[in-house]
Amino acid sequence: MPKRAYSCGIDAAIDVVGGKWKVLILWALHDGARRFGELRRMVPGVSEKVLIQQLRELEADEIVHREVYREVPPRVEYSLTALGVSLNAALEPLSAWGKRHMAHIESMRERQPV
Amino acid sequence: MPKRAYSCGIDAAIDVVGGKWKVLILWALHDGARRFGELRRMVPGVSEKVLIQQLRELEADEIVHREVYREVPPRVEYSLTALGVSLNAALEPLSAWGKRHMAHIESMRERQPV
DNA sequence: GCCCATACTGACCTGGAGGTAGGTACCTGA
DNA sequence: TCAGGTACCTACCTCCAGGTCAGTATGGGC
Repeated sequence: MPKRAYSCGIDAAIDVVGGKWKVLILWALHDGARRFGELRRMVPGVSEKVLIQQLRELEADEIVHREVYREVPPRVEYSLTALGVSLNAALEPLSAWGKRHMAHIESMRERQPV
Repeated sequence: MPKRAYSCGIDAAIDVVGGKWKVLILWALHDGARRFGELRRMVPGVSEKVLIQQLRELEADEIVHREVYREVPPRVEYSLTALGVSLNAALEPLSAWGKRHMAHIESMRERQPV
């Protein structure tokens, strides 16, 4: 999704974090490095392919760091870069808002299954 | 998109604000009520159908308020509710992050057209 | 020799968000 | 009488993010 230009900061941020599972991935990395398998378990519902894909995109955006340990069986650890940490911090108020109004949102969704 | 349950606050928020143009709409409503036509001009690229659709969803989530003036030609004004104002405030840090790193993001996108 | 686990890759397919294009109703003003 | 402006609605279509499933390399354990 290579946009021409961003009309404001927020859609630049969304371009980075807009994947279906990316915020969940960031959240899972909040407290330290995680192995691929751990992430898969921590983000229930992702397929392997998409998890890898989104991790690669986050890596390309320099949000996460990928460390490969040449062992057998292979071990790969993902962690947040400084940029990733700052992004996570910027997401916190939105997360707090969501948590505060979660019940309200869910009740809306039940009434109107769109 | 009626999800069963939200794993954390952030994906509840994303469920509300996840439409392609919703944050831009919120942003456009930041400083007061706007008419439908104004919004269409302020959010370049949206089709009428989708703009209406997303406005209706935001209305159902009680993020925006829709005021109809029975005039001819018709006039309809959209404005943020208290909940909408709080959501907008929660988005501000993310917007600031995006603005701060916009150049970086754009350069990544140019190199890797995915 | 065979299976196990990990962390992938690649081909193929599908659902649904979003885009396109036409139509509606209303009154005004020329 | 007919174009003009506003705020919609509806049917149809496209496209791609994401999902499914199969396959790969490696070495250890039995």
